[in-house]
Formats: sequence, C-alpha cells, structure tokens
Amino acid sequence: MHPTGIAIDPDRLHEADLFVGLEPSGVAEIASGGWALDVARGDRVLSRGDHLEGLYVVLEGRLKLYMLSCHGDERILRVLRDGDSFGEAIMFNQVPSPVFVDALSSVRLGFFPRDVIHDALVSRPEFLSTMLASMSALMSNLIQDLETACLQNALQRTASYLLREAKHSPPPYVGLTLPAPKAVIASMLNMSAETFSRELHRLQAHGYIEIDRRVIYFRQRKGLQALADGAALQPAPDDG
Amino acid sequence: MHPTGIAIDPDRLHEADLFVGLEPSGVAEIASGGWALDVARGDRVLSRGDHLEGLYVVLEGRLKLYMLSCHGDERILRVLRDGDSFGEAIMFNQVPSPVFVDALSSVRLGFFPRDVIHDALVSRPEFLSTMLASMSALMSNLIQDLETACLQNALQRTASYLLREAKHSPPPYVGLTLPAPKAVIASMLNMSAETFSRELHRLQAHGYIEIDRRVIYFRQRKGLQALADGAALQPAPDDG
DNA sequence: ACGGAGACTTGATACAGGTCAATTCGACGG
DNA sequence: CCGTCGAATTGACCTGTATCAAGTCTCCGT
Repeated sequence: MHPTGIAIDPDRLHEADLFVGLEPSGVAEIASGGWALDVARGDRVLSRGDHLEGLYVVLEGRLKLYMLSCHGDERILRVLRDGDSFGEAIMFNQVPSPVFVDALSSVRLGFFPRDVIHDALVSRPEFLSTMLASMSALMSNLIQDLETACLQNALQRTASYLLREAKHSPPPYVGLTLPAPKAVIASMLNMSAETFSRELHRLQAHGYIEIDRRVIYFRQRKGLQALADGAALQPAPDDG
Repeated sequence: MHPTGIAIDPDRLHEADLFVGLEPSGVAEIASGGWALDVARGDRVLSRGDHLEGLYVVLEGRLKLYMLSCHGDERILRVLRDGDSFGEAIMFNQVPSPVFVDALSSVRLGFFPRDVIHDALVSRPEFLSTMLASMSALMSNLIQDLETACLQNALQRTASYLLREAKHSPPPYVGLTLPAPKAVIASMLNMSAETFSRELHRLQAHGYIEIDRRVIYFRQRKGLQALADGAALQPAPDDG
C-alpha cells in the first residue's frame, strides 16, 4: 500500500501545524505509519467524488483546493502551503470529496492512513487537542468565507482580504505582496479578475493604497478597515 | 456555575446525534457534568464575538443560527432542531463566535463545559469517533453551502433545496412541506423572498412542481435534478 | 534588444437579482 | 360574515458585477 513508497523524515513533520505540541516519539510513530509521494506541477491530487482513506500533509510545495461550477469555472477556497493538511473531513466522515486539489508547483505530500491517525488520537491526548483545534479553525475559516461571499460586496471583500493577507507578511505591516496572480486572488474572493483589478484601482484612486505591480502599500490602514466594516468610500482624507 | 442549574435527563441525551453510539454510562457521565437551561422564544443564546466555555445541545425546540451583514440583514445558516449541537468549533478553538443563535420557539438546551467534553473524548474512543464525524459533517455542509452560494444561480439553488428538503419528509417523496416561512427559506438560500417566490412560480409554470400554499408537489423529479445540475429550463415535457 | 505570451488594465454592454411599492391571499378573531 | 394583519405575490425599476473586447504592460528566452 505504498504507491510511491518513500519514508517520511520526521524532522519535516514537526513543522506541520497538525503535529505541533506532539512529542517527538509521537511524530516518529505517525511518520513511520505514513509515506511520502511526489506530485508534478499541474497534477490533480484529489477530485470531487473521490473517497479518501487517510489525510494528506503538505511537506513541500503549493496546491490549490477548489470547487468547480457546472459550467467549469473554478472557485479557489484555499491555497495550501507547507505544513497545511487536507482531507480530514472526508476521511473521518467517509463521504466523497466535494472539492478538487491540484498541485500548483511540484509537491511532496505525506499521506497518513485513517488507522494511524485514529490510533494516535486515542493514545495521545495532546494530538487530539491539536486535531480538534485544527478542524475548528477550518470551520471558522469556512464560516468566514461564507460571510465574505454572502454579506460583503466586492469592495469590502477586497479591503478585508488586503488586511487579512497583510498579517502573513513580515512586520512592519505597511503593505503586502500578493501571493499569487491576481486572477487566483480574484477567484478566492469570488469575483472576476476584472472586478478585482477595478476595485484595487478604485482604492488607489481614493488614496487608501498604493499599487506597485504585485506589491500593495497601505496609505490609510484604518480607512481600509472601515471600508471592510461597511463604511462608504470617502473622497480621500490622509494617512491613518 | 449553574445559571439555571437544572439537571439533565440522560434519556433525553441519548437522542442527540453527538451521543449516539456512546454507552449509557458515558451518557450519564456527560449528563451529570452539564446542565439544562430554558430560553424563551426570540431570545438570543449566542452573539457574534461571544466566547464559549462549552457546547450546547438542543434538547427541545428550534433555533436559527445566522450571520448579520453590516447593514443588518441576516443570512440564516442552519435551523437547529432537537438533537443538534452547536458551539463545538468556538469552544475547541477558543475564538469569538462568528455567528448569532436565536430561539425560534421556547427552547430547552443542554450545556456541557469544555472539560467535561474533553475528558469524555479522551476516555471514550467511541465518543471521539462520533465527535470527529460530527464535525466533519458540519464542514461538509459548510462547503456545500459555499458551493451553493458561489457557484449556483437562484433557480439551481431553489431546485436543489427542494430535492434536499424532500429527503427529510416521509416517503413516498412526492413532495414536501416547507419547514418555515418562505422568507426564512429564502435567507438560507441567500436570496430575497421575492426572488424565491418568483423562482418557485417559474418552476410551477414550466411544469416541474405544483405549489399549494406551503406544500410543494414534484411533477418532474428528474427534471428538477437536471436543473440543479445546471441544465437549462425546458418548456415542459411531462412527469419523470 | 526583440518578439511573444501571459498578466493586467480599461471601456462598453448585458443581465441576474435586489429593492421598493402596490396588491392579493389566507388565517383568525370578533 | 366582515375586518385586520402578516405572509406571499407581482410588477417596475435599478445596481453591482459578469462578460466581452481591445488594448497595454512585463517578464523571459533567444
């Protein structure tokens, strides 16, 4: 049952969010029960309808997790990076996957069979806590996404995305670099690339941000927050 | 810490989805660690921003779980009924609640502190399995909601809602009774009450359904499914 | 430096669905 | 049987965002 059958380096696993707080012996135990597999850029790792007998951890590389409409246009839910995991819900609930996952770069994944995970959850309460917290965080994100998609307009979505994304960039948080082509970001925000471009430039025209290629500088952080919270687009005071 | 401090009848708890598969001694243990509280129709049980030190189980009554836009219009995510639980994600992840919960009728809730739940998860693997499956199911539902909200138009959302809801009604599944006023359903489907009414009547005009007040009869079940899957609205063949 | 392919911007136009307003319907109390 | 009130329908109109169609900019390989 080892398709590409490569052993996993436990040192790599320590960095994965799911395994923080787990003592080295636990990580080693889980590592020995799973295996690594390599996936080429563009390959599909998971399709809608697939069943999954375990969960994946991203050891290296980036993937997109997305849905497809019946007309074929895609809506990206998350970009998975090193240390992220996916497949928990499908594995535990034993339902077909509602989403697709494709590799955006060449990727190394760890795969861990259901039984290995389940045994570790039972025998190691600290792993259980991490797993529950991790799944809870995913649910919070999904609710956040729903709220964003259903209750905010394109300008609000753009503003709150910039503020959220800035937290991932190094301090001081005066700006951010878009982590993907604008079309990908637009898909995550559930709008067309054209609309995303227009909203960004509208923010720039009103003095909230400065756009330099794929880098965005904040000129009015508090104003941006106000927009995200539903305020109207003001002419343009200054810095905040 | 017993606000209304009423003991919980373990027999009631058996019916809750979270506790199926848990042996009677486990149910009794959890029951003794929690307490019941009564809530009047219209009262708010949980607000956006609240922290929660445990989870709730609906012993009797109905509640709505919803989000509010900054302009105050609400988007209902779920209607909670007997046996449903809520608060898991907020409790495990220790983040402020992103949602509101209001009682739609007079309601009796069970409340179970984090520690009681956690102890039971550690000591009873069968409870752990149920909890993981339950949270996974919630996540699947949220993804389904996102897909519905982002990738389907009003007609598709209406058609797939009718098909889904019909499964809750007794066989033969020739129809269903809307479980709430149309405005509530419309909110769950993320559309205005006017649009929902229009789409329903469009389905009727094309021979897919028959509307009688709050009762809907299917006249072309397969056609409805095709619509939900993205087919165009056909003139009107017959029965299917 | 040149050419070409994406990525991005910008404008014109279309349309789904929201909003507002005016009826109509249905249930219920007197 | 009538009046009332909320729910539901229907129509007219408007707006946000998608879509289509040119451009323009940038990076990259040669």
